[in-house]
Amino acid sequence: MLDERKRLVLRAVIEDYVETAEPVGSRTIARKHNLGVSPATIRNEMADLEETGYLHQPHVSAGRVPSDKGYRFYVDVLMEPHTFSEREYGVIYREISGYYREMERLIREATRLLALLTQSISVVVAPRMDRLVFKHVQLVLLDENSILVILVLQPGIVKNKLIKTEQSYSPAQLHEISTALNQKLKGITYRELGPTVFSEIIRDFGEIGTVLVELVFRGLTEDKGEQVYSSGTANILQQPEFQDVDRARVLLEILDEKERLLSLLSDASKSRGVHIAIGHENPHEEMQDCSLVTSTYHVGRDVVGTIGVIGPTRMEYARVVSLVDLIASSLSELLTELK
Amino acid sequence: MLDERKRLVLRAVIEDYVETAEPVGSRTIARKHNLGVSPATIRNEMADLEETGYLHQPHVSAGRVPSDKGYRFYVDVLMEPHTFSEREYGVIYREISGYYREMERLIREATRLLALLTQSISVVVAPRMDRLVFKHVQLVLLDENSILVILVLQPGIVKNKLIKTEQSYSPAQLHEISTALNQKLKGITYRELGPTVFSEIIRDFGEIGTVLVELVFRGLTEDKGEQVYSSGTANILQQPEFQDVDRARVLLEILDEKERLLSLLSDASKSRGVHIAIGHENPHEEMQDCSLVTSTYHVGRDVVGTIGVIGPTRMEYARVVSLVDLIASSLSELLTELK
DNA sequence: TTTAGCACTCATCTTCATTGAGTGCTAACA
DNA sequence: TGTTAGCACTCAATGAAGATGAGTGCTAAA
Repeated sequence: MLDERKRLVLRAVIEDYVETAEPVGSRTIARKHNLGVSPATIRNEMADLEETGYLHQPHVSAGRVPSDKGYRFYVDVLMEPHTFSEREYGVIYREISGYYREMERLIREATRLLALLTQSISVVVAPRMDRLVFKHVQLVLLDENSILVILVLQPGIVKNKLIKTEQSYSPAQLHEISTALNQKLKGITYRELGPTVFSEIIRDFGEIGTVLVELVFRGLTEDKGEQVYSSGTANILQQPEFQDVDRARVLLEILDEKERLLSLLSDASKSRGVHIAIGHENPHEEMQDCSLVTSTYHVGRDVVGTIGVIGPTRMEYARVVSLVDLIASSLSELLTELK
Repeated sequence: MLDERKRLVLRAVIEDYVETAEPVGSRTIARKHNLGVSPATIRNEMADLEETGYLHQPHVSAGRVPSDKGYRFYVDVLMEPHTFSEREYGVIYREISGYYREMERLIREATRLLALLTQSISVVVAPRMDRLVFKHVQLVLLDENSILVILVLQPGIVKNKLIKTEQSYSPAQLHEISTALNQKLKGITYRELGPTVFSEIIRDFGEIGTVLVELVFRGLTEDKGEQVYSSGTANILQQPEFQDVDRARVLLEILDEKERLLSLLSDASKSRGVHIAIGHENPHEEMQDCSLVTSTYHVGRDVVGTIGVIGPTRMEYARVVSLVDLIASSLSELLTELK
């Protein structure tokens, strides 16, 4: 592995490069971080670091730039987590919790804040319906043949769908169906809705059962209601790596397309906690000079969504990781309280 | 006013410039649009058009570029509306109507399509709650002290809000309150909810009445639930006028901020039908090299929202105007059907 | 009134030299 | 053996100078 001095040099290069966005030379390092050795020694170390793939040189007479491998080593080993003071923590928490009543705004506010604090693009996947527990189901008769189905899910999320039926129902009938449905569904999650439950509903409630299963339950399990939001797209245009409009464009195009954005985040949502994908570790070709820092968020103990930051590989990892972590856990806390 | 030939020249300059984004010279016009006169004559005409402010010359040895005044004359007088074939119309209508069941998706789909077809940014203001007619109000008891308020508004829009009360209510009580509320509200709009209705509700329903008014009705009339969406932000980065990243950034920053975007669209939503703001006609300084083409959309006869396109002043006005018009009216039609 | 001709302007492109940050290598030193 | 000073070398970036050409305005003739 890398010896102590190599680590110091690597770290110095990364931190300098993150700050300036310019290839960093041996002299600069000798001057700024006094390692007690001369530029020449640092040059030797840098040559070694380049040979082992941690650094890379844009051209022979330029300074060094960290490679993806270099960043990876940095986030895994070198980086010291940024810590927030009680006060900062409080500010962030309060900022989000102002919206605690409505889940969607809560989530939007969390992304907005994350984008603001990191000066990068922030993305979030809203809670996956199929992970949530039913709390209440209710059918409301609007007129002759239209019925409003209301589903209340565990963290206070309300979904509704208007359905049309051939047959008409009386309020009393609907009430009865509502009660029966409630008994059947209360406390289980979408994911647990298997074919058995579906056929029971169809059997027990006739036409309305069929419509319910088709439109409401199947529909919602299929698209899972996965909403993706992003915020702060303008921020990355400040970064020097996106002065080239074309590069910025391909990134924004991904953000405009929900599916691609979702597939981008799907990897990260598998593991718990903060997940970092640096440059080429990223499956999407267009994203290979970007890094992605994400974290899952929870309702109680269940992972329900993902929130994260997209920025250039040259990123203040320590800060961003801590912010993502902090905001994800604030969000989890608030959503769990909504419960 | 402008004589026939000047109009032809102006039109030629605009259409050429829209296509190429390069200042257009007298020769080019003589070659492409055969007006039957020599470049020298066209030069004279162009000199006149410049003097009267319709054209403008970036520097003395460049061709001419249309001024805002020039574009204004073009959209008001010269432009021939683009017409769509039955087939094109059908495609567009079907494309949107695939989502007719859910208002929000309907609106999002309309913007997505508009952005795609114009290769510009498309924005939409979702229906203003205060313009919509109440259809149904229902209170559902979730547990001890939490009550779900469901409001169904005319074009099938459902709003809900969770409220907490000190006092606890029985299902029967809630049913009674629901019925009474329904009678009071059915058929009127948010806007018509005056202080009288508020105090009646507070008087009649005690604690729950107060909470209802505060949280639900006042809350909703205040923020009006005005949602703004945008789509196709990546598109403008293709336009040559936005190769300068800074210019693109200020525009994207506006789009990231809901309030600014709303204020941008507020002018347009006053008049019915298609509204065009060219360059400096636009109040926002950052938008003064952009044009905005918007149209209102309706539920029945009531204007409920605005949809439009943001692009560089150099814009295919004829096409964009027709598309905005077409999509706004398709949207109106579909929303009215949802009713 | 229109047009051909011509001198003039000026952004853009190309070329070429200059600059300077940064390197690798070598030899001397601790 | 590891460290450092010195030096030649590389190469992107900057800028000046010249060439190019698209386009104009003006004048005089048709």
